[in-house]
Amino acid sequence: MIIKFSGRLNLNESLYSGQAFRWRAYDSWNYGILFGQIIKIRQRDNDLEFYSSSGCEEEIEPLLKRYLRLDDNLEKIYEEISKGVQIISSIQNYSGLRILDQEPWECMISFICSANSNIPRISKNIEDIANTFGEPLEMDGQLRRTFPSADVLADVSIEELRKLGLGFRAKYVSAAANMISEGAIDLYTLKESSYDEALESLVTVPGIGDKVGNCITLFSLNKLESFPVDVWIDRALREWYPKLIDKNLTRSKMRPWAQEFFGEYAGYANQYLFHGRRLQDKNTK
DNA sequence: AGCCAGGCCCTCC
DNA sequence: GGAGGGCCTGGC
Repeated sequence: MIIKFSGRLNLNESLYSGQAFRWRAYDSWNYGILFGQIIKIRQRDNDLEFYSSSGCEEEIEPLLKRYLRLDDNLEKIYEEISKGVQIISSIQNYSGLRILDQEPWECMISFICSANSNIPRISKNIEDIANTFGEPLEMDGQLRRTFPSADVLADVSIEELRKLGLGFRAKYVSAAANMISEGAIDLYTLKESSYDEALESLVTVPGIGDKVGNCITLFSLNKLESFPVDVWIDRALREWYPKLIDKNLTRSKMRPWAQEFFGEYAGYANQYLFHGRRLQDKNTK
């Protein structure tokens, strides 16, 4: 099935920029698990072609457009966040990179697993959790599994999770699963809540601090003003805005500063700062 | 070999 | 309130 859309999209950068961890490129397609099924998708200029393992493409189309945030007006967003030569350059380099609107539960576990880790390892952790506790799916001879629900993971011991290589994150994943399963937090309610309310609620989960919490609100709770500050964002802001940022500004104060500076689409600014700064390192190495 | 990776938590000041 | 150390594990 073909999806027509207007505006810029760089599907590849959007799927593989470290927002989501279950996409795999194979044979000119990108295979991922969304809405409880395997989806394969590819881009050709201004249309997208996709198929699902369930065969219900008509039902999937609006969900997929939402996942890719195709209704975000990138031209307007770029205009708002173009503050500084480096971010403008990064916007040109990664033009069409969109924030994804993911399933909150899987997103939450993915970023709990991201602490002191790296993208290949996070991907492996998430895939291993699915392969061990998820339901089987098949498409084009590829075998994948759904990401298990909170109820399922709540019944898994910390020791079992540790065996998957989660390390010290295992206890956090377990605690999060229990909190969601017991209804201490309702992620779908948070989707309708304000950014402040959602973040305040998320950081009550052990293993979720300000950075991880902001990843979850940005990538799955529709809060584009989110601004996760990690080491790369820290470097980018200090190096690229030295006149504006006090040397002694701590990370916790850096977030509100950036949200004020970049405005309601600070989350988009964050993505372009992040990738711009990482690219700079790669090029000088 | 040792250090770091898209942090968080706890302790101590 | 904020700096510093510890934490699982894999990769370079």
